[in-house]
Amino acid sequence: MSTRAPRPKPAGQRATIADVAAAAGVSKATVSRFFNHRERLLSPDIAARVEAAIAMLGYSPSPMAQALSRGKSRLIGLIVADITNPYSVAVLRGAEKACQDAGYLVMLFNLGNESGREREAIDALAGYQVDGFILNTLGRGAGVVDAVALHGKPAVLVDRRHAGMHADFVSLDNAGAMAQVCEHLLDGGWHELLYITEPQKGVSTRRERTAAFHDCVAAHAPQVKGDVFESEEGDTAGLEAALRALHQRARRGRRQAAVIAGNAVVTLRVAAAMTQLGWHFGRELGFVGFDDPEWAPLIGPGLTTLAQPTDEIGRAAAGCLIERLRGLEGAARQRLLPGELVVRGSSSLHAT
Amino acid sequence: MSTRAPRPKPAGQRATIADVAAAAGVSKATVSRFFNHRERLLSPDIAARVEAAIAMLGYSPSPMAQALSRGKSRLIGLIVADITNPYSVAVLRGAEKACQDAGYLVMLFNLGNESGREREAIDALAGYQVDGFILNTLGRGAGVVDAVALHGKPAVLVDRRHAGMHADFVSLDNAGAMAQVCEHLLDGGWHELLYITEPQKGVSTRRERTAAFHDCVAAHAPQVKGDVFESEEGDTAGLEAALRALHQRARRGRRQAAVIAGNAVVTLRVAAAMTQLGWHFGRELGFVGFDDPEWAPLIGPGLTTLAQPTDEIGRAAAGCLIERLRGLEGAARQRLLPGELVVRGSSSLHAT
DNA sequence: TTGTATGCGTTATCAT
DNA sequence: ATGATAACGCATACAA
Repeated sequence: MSTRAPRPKPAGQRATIADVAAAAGVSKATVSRFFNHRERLLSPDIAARVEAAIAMLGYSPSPMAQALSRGKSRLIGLIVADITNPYSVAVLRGAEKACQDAGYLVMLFNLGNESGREREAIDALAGYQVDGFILNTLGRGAGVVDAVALHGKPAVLVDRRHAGMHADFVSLDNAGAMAQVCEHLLDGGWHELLYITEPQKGVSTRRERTAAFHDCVAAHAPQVKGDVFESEEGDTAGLEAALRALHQRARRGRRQAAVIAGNAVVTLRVAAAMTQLGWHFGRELGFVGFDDPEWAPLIGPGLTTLAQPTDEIGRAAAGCLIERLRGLEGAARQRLLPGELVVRGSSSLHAT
Repeated sequence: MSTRAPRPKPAGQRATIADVAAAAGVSKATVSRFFNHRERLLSPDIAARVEAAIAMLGYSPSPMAQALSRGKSRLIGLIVADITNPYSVAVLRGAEKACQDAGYLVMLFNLGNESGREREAIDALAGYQVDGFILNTLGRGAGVVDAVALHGKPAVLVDRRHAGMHADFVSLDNAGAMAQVCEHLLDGGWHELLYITEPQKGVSTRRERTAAFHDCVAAHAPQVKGDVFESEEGDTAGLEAALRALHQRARRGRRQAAVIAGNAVVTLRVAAAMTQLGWHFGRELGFVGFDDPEWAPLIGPGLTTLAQPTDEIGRAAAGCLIERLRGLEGAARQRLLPGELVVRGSSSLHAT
């Protein structure tokens, strides 16, 4: 019998700090110090004994108990509007990696597009003492996610601003990106433009892109004409009508017409409508879409897209938050990352 | 001054059970009982006082402290091989929903395709006292995820078996699905088949589909011929060669050739190769692919696919686990869910 | 029916 | 340098 076992552990249980202390013949405090203040105040010989006991029992501290005791959990709450959205997933990936590299674990809460659950998500995560939040939420109901609701914890917003919320913000440079897209189309000789977006509903990204589109068109008037169409979920008829109208206008003005899709979801709808109409990208209509899904090269002559640096956005978001967790104070910051235009067949004129 | 405050809370802090007790003028135990054993042992008047105090302070119990005290966390650990994989995400979605409905929260750990991190993931999650695991891992290194590593907690496997592991298993009925696919192709007059899969490497799902493919072909020999090709990540040349060879064989045997893709990743590769070769689905080659991505209708004449009931798979997995958490004992179970064939243009012969 | 005391696994504040 | 001991927020056996 080495050291008397306090209680014969039911085998399957995790070893606790008390077990280690008993096995090493020291106090719990000493074991705790081994992890937290090793060099400063621990004699080599006793450190060795503790280390041996730890190895023998396969002990590792319980993050839960640590969180309770310290008031910090090394947990980051990540709330995502819709896990089905590839954009969100791509961002999530970058963010999670950055968090893990910094020693944080991510707790994910998926809203499943039910905006009413924002509050529930925040409360649930706060219950687990997350140290901070990364928010990629719907962003409609304004103050729902207000600072108070965050329980005094820092947060970073991704892709969607919330009015009057003091928090860092990371996103694509929407204005710059839209400018790139427009210039590219204009250079290619497409002078009758239609920007198709999901219903704006106050979503910041959608509003910014729409505004930038108007700016670009205005800057090149009157040779260039531009219009905006809001595409609703099930309304295929409306979308097809808009496409037909665009084509008509272009013919009358002896212009080439092109569509800009506000995100991958819209791109999908437009592609479906084109199939329905029997039209081809680069022939009846030019096309550029925001987001660069893996299937973009495979639709017709290939879809020209504006790729977002999703991984970087995620990393930047995590980075901002972690800096705050390390004590950085100061006004809310803004990180706007540039997009990259990926040119494929849909934006160059194909003989008909 | 209603009731004397024990300590003037720094405002931003969460209310604790002690605060509620003080405000209601009762003991902490009574407050605890209000949540856990309300009806059984609590007088109405005092319950009312507690309830009022709770409402006033906006109190809710700390799940962390509860977990520490109870030894159960109402947390479920979900380990996913690659969050980038849409199949995994779709399953995750169903599982998360089912868990939340049952009052469990999901902690997500993404392996990012690094199989070496399985152990790390399990340990990290176990540290947070997760009550059980849902595993959708790589499944290569056999025993890495053995029962011991699970810290004695129940687990359910999704889509990938682990040899010799006592755990419930949920997946597509691979044999049945492959049979459906083959029958459909055969009925359509495609008699020279090629099954293209990612390198099998001992992954159970891939092996099962391949075996089922061989069975189907054998059952219809000699009128039908079938071959298998393993497509490596970057090897586009090899894939194109395989496609050409298939086409050749079919011509010689005066048959129509069709490809079956083992999953969406392979489908993407095949579609890219077809574009490269200047071939068209339903003309030079018939096609059916496992998994039904949203872009399947938009490639050429539309891709015929075998859609997996991903949402159900996720729900079933969560359901199995939760039953175990409620105490269900007994041998490991197996839930094989049927796929659904979605017929589109790629599997019907288009005049050339 | 309600209150008291103890434990859950840590960290931190004291002593020593 | 090390060891008691009191939090942390909650549940529960035991007393009353």
